[in-house]
Amino acid sequence: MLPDFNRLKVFYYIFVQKSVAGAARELNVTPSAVSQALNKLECEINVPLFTRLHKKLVPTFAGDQLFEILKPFIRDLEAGIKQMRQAKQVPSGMIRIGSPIEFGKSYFPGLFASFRKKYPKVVFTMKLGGPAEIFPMVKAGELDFGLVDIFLTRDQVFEDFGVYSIEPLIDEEVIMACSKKYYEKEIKGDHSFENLVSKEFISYQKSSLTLKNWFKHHFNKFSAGLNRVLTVNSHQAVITGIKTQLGMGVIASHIVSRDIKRGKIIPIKTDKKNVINKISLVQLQDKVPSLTEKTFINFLKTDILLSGKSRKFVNIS
Amino acid sequence: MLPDFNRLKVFYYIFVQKSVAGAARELNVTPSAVSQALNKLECEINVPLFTRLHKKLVPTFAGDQLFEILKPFIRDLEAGIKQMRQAKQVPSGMIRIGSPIEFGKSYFPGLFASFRKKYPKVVFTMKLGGPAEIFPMVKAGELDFGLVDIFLTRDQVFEDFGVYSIEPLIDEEVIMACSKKYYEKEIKGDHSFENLVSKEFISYQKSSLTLKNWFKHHFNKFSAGLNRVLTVNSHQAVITGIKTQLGMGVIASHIVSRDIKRGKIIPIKTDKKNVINKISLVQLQDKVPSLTEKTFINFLKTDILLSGKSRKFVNIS
DNA sequence: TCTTAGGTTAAGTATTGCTAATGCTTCCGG
DNA sequence: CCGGAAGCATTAGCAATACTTAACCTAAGA
Repeated sequence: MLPDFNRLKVFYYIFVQKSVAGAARELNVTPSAVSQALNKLECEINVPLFTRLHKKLVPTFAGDQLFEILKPFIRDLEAGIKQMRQAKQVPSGMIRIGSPIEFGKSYFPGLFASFRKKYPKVVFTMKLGGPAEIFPMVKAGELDFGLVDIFLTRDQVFEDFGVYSIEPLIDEEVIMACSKKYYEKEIKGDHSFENLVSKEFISYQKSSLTLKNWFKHHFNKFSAGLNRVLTVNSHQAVITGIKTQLGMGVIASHIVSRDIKRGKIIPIKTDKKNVINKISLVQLQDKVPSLTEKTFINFLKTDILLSGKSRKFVNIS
Repeated sequence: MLPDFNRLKVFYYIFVQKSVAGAARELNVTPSAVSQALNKLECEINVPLFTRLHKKLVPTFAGDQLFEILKPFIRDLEAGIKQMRQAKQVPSGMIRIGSPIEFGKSYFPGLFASFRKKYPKVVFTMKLGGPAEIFPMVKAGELDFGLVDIFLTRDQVFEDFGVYSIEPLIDEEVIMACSKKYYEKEIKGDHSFENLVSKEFISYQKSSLTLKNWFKHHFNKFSAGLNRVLTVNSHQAVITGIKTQLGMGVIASHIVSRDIKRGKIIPIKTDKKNVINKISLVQLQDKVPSLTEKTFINFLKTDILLSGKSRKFVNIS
């Protein structure tokens, strides 16, 4: 069906030069090699592509048509290969990142901007979503890497972790919390499993995965039927729900540290230490990062390291 | 610079299948051949195109980019080759014709229409112009063939005739003529060279080539400084100029046969027979016509043969 | 635990690309 | 008019590469 592609290349140069000798010079071979390749191509597709004049070849209509197909291809190919090669010398081209929604919204644009001040040839594509979306996209090569919230995902993707390289970047303490009013009305100092599971909760998912993970961590068990009064995939909304006595929710402690200090929000503590949630960088394990990717990852890590001193992160979803 | 094109084909199939085995099946080779070709390609351009997972290959961003370049090319190539092959079975595709202006205008559209009733897959491009335009285009392969008026061109392209195949299709008698009034006032029965060259003429070209050819034919000489009172590249205009006593002009006799019979237009005769002009079919001699071209040429010749019985041709320019 | 399927690598054979030599032809310059 | 140059084509044979075979490794599924 499809002819020998290298013979198409020979045809292209003959067409451009209208001459076997010219094409031979371009290709750094003898005219004989060019002549034979063209003959083989014409034989292969069984269509004459040139009329032979003395010292010159005149394209047939079929030759014209074939050239019209090849011209844009070779132009684009040359540009594409050149760009790939450039990207090995200077960070350039595109980086495709997956990120939690609110982290992506509030943190990455600023990071992209400062990175691009150093490396203006790099552009970004970002996919905002939960780990259930980010992981498969990284695996399929649609994203170069992702940031995921591991605490949220523990039971969902455990079987596939072997294919990824997961590197924690950010640790944060995760707590169950409610408002002071709710605590005095509903909890009353009773932090037992039985008391807690009978109350109302605000959940990030229908599966209440985060809540389940909190109970598993603190009590080594969980209840299948938590009373989930609100499901919303936003930490801000969960905090608002807590403050308005809607129920309890799982939250990163530094986000509400001021409210905790003021006594407005009460963390629910057990004899176990709090969960340390890890925001991790996820990549395909066997993938060799390009220069551009490596440069960006180092930039990201440095930025997080510096920013981590002041714990300035906004909400992480 | 440009990589081995056949390895690009291998890459394309791997990408489509996301699998070495799948690509091997498509290409009818072993997986080993595919694996090695891909490795050589990556080595050649020094850019990884896939991340190797177990039983699967995940494209890198560079791989994605390369595929975007190849996809339209291979799609177009398959369609193009298919069309070329079809044209060998059924007349189809494009025919590019050169023609004298008024002949082209009045004759060919009708011919194209009836040809396309038989062969609806054929389309036409026509270039209207004089032989000076048509010949080089045929030579350069920009036209598949041309119709040219040989009498008009004799001295211009003689040296190049060897490269063409020239086949007379239409003979027509060419005369010098003027109106009856102009004849009685200016010619008065004196058909000598000296008398004629002193008069006014209507010419098709600045070079007055046609007039020169007429004199050469009838007198074996011509005058360098004919009094050319109008230059126009239209037979109709020449006839009108003749009728309005502007001067003499060279014209095909059958076009004005009724006016000659009525005595309104007088042919200038010498002891030599009149010029027989040939409208000829011109092709590159070494070109092998495609099926489509052959079919059309036969159709054209048949049409001319049948039409020639009634001498129904309109003006020829 | 065993089997299957898929990817990879090395070695060797089969095939093709390429070169060198030769021939033909046209064009140009002396 | 003749000789040389330039360009295309063909043949034969060598060099290089494509491809196959065999073997290996590994993850996934039964």
